[in-house]
Amino acid sequence: MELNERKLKILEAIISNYLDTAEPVGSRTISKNYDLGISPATIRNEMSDLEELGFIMQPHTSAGRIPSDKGYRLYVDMILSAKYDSPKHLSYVEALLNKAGRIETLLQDIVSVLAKETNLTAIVSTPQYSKCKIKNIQLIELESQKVLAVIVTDGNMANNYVLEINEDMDQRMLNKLSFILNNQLHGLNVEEINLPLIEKIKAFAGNQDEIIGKVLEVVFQAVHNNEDTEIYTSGAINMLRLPEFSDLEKATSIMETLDKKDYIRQLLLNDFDGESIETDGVKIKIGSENNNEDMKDCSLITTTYHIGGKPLGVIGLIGPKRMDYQSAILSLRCLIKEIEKRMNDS
Amino acid sequence: MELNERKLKILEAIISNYLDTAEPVGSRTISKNYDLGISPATIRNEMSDLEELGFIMQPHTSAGRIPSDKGYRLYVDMILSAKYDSPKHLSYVEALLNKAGRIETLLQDIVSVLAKETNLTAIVSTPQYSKCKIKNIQLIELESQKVLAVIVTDGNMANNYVLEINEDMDQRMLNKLSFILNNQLHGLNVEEINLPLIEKIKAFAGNQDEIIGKVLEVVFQAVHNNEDTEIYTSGAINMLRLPEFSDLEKATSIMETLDKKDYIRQLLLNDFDGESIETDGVKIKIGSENNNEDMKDCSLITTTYHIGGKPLGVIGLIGPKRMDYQSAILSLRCLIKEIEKRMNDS
DNA sequence: GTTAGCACTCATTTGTGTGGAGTGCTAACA
DNA sequence: TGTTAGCACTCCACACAAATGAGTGCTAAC
Repeated sequence: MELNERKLKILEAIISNYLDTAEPVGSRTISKNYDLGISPATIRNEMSDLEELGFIMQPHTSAGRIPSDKGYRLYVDMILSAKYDSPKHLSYVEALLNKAGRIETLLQDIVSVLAKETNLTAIVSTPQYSKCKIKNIQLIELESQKVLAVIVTDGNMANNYVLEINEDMDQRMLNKLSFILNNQLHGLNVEEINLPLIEKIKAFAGNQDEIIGKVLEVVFQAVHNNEDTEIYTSGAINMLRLPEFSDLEKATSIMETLDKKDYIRQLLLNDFDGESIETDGVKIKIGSENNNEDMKDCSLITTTYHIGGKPLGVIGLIGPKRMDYQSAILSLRCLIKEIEKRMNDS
Repeated sequence: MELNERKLKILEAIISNYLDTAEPVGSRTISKNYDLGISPATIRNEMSDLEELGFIMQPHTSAGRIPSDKGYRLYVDMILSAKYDSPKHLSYVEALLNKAGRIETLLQDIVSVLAKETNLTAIVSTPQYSKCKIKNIQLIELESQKVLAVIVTDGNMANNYVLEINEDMDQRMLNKLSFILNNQLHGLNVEEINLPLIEKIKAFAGNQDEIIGKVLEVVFQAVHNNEDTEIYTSGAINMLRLPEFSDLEKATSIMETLDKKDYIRQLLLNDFDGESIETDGVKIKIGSENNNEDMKDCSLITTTYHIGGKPLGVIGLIGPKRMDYQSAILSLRCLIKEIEKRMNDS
């Protein structure tokens, strides 16, 4: 048995209706609301076939049908392969992007706006530190035996570290050290810093090598720490208002999952292999495709953003499987365009 | 009718039992579980009096009694005026505090640990920027016409700002400007920066006054922005597991409230007048005392932390009215001691 | 002043019946 | 051979009634 055009139309009708109502869809509903020119009985026969093919299922006998993950997958693939429609212009995002500021703040703002617009949960990972280019390092005097190291990378991401050293240093001396550090490190990828390089730089610094060592150590730690990317989340609350989580048990469970930064990080960066050329970079994982019990009623839409041509971070949306994929994908696609336009000319 | 000792004991029994079970407490329960040596009938008479006095109430006829806000107030005041018991040592906090780092990260970590320990929602406001002393200002070259200003204040709080200027400057020049800025601003309160001062500094800077003006402008904006303090929250999810929020409607509502940073900020800083000498600085607002519908089933415990003798921020716990005040207060008191010990010798 | 006894109240639980939405099957029809 | 009307059947959802039980207030006796 194959999936002919009529079956496909019925499947689309079922999914479309289910996205709206969150209720199982019956044959009569389709016959009435979708102009397919066939009777409920015929539709029932087709539905029976669609169920056998695995695209829809019945919560219980004598209920309507709901899409299965396989059904959603077909539907989503059709959307993904379709042409863009009316790329909407996100004026508020542009406003955000034009505000000079730190990339962390920017990403937090973006995620917050995205969550509000889509009524979904928006998540983003900050650029992977280890893959960023070093732009500038400055040491700043704090107090006796304490120094602040500010490391600026691509996209004007600034990381601050407090270093404890065994010597007092004034700002003039620190400026000198900063100069040496910059000479040696400017333009390098963070992960390119290695032991020979460190020795070489220490030699330059002469007897001030302790603080130089500390700085490099901090950079090292950040790189080898698998949390070299932060996760920002917004709009988890939106899940609470959905009928799929009207059971408190489920609601609590999904909120807990969304609260686990480590889990979300892993989810986002999971198969972030750095070369996702797929349909405009938008990836979708539906329900059980996420390989996680708590996410089995949710879908994840992700896309990567690039700086200087390199994919550095991921922006995504988490929503119920029953979410409006069309508009979510569109939002994400347009957003990413605006972001990349901005980041790559800055 | 006055509140004699026996009535007080019964009230305590009711509250204590209610804290445990979240169920209305009946006369028989008290008679059985608390060794007061009187029969349920007698207890019923006393309860009737306690209700008349406003300390307890009945959800409906033929139900047991639950404490009223007035009852909780009495109970909490007794705890507050009691002596410390066994000030527990918070080894994990000490570990956090010994880790050199930015104060923002530190506060985020503390709030997260506090929430985990108490199973409540922990909140903290960062030091009020306007009341902080400036320690160091450094300008860092980013790219053509863009400069990063790092402003370090008390407690090693570092704020980064991206400035756009109309001129290219190299790091050497920026170091010079930083030197001038530091000479003029070091040791001042952020809010002490005023127009005459700005003019004076501009004169020093000569033809480089644009960037100097920008920096001062940014500081100004931060001060006059009433959001010159950030709010960090952790553990809101803990509320979802409580029986008082087993109704999804209520659960959603409290989660939404806790998600509103502006509201929480206002709640925290509400009567933060800078001179709370009350019982070790711990303030408690019970239910309707918070003057907010969404908080009527919650209590808020707050305490301020000081840097250099000045109260700069607030740490607090939000939980159900039925929370374990004793242990929450203790946690907060011990925490604040550790924090102040650390911040004031740094 | 305290307590046992008792009638009364009311939320909660349990059981039962009904309505309705939807299906699958069969037989008739184009 | 594909489509459709008709019909029996299933099962959830909801409403309603009855039973349960925790707890009270009152009264009368101690």
